[in-house]
Amino acid sequence: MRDPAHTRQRIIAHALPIFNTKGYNATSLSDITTATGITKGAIYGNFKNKDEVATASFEKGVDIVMGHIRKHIKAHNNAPDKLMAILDYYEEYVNNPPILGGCPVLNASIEADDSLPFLRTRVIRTVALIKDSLVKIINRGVLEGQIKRETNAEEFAISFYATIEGAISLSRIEGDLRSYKHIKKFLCKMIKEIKA
Amino acid sequence: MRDPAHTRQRIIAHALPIFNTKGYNATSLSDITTATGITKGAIYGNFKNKDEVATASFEKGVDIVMGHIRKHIKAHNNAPDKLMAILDYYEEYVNNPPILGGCPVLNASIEADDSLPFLRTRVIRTVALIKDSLVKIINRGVLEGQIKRETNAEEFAISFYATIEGAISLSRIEGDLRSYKHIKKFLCKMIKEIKA
DNA sequence: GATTAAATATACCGATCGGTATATTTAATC
DNA sequence: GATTAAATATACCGATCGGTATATTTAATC
Repeated sequence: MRDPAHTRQRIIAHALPIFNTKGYNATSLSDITTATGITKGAIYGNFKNKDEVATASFEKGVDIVMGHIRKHIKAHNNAPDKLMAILDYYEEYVNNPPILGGCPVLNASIEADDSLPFLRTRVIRTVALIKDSLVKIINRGVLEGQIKRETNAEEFAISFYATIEGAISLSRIEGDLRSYKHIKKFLCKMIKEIKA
Repeated sequence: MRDPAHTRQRIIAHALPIFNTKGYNATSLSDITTATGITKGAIYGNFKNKDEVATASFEKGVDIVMGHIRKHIKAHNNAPDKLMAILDYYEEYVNNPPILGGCPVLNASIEADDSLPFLRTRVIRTVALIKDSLVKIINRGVLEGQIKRETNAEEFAISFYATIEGAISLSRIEGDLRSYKHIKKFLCKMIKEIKA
């Protein structure tokens, strides 16, 4: 029954969707013990405190989402298609989220901007990573002649990402893909406009 | 000392920035009693429960923000300038927020999408109001010859709003206006593109 | 200025919080 | 299969949670 090598991962796997759904402050240790069947003793044997469970869960969430996105990006060989693939991924995300509760980056961003300093740094780092990977896609697209030379890569990358996050938030609160689909159409046009 | 006619408003005024900063779940009644100097007896004399304090605070936050935006919109007589005024307002918002903790609509949206059903309905209603007012600005702009006839008002309105919310979230977590300014430039271009 | 009804302060409720000390159980080692 | 060290279960800690019952205070009324 016991499986010390995987206890930590099991705790994280079960805690992640709870944190991502209820928020870090509102998730209690008993939420986690109930969901996992693992006792507090085991949790505190594997983590220093609740904050460490939260950060580990956040990083796990980021790994999952970034892994998926990377796979979608790599499935295409030119910048416009890569960007389109991201739009497709997040549409699927709203409908059938790989992690319950929406985008962990956006959720943590909202909750950690004023409180939760231990999460804030990690969220900032993650956002920077995402932005960088978008910038690289665009810059490579320019080099390979798929994207207009005059495109401001950073401006487009940040705007693209911010718009998607806003779209997810809207569609999730409305419980409806309508808004996402509208915004997807909008961003498709934007991609077409920077096409070489 | 006592001022029964205004107790309710005083509680709301003090609770709003706390709810908006820490989140609804993470804000305790003692946070509110400490901030207001008003005791639990007075709070429960004026509100049924904590949820009611939260909803009243949310509505107050919405009133404040919507009031400001309305004023900025009315200061201009054509659609493109009205949209630009909204961009200016939110830039000021990130720097010097009228309500501590960021945009109450976005914050409540993220926290209420899975839990807090009592807030969810109100957030949805508020988002619909904002969208409608943007659509009206654009449609009137079309009628008055300021905006291109072929513009999809709903698509533009939703995308515009989602992008701003994403921009606020990014700038707040980064503690920096850089991202907002990039995205503002991006949206400025979008406005120019639908100009007649 | 006494009366009164409303507003507010106080004291308390059971439940739950994050965390810890320790007892117990388990899997690995020989 | 006994030993042992690590992992986990259990029982408990003080603090705080949202909420309520009641005592007290206040401002309005006459």
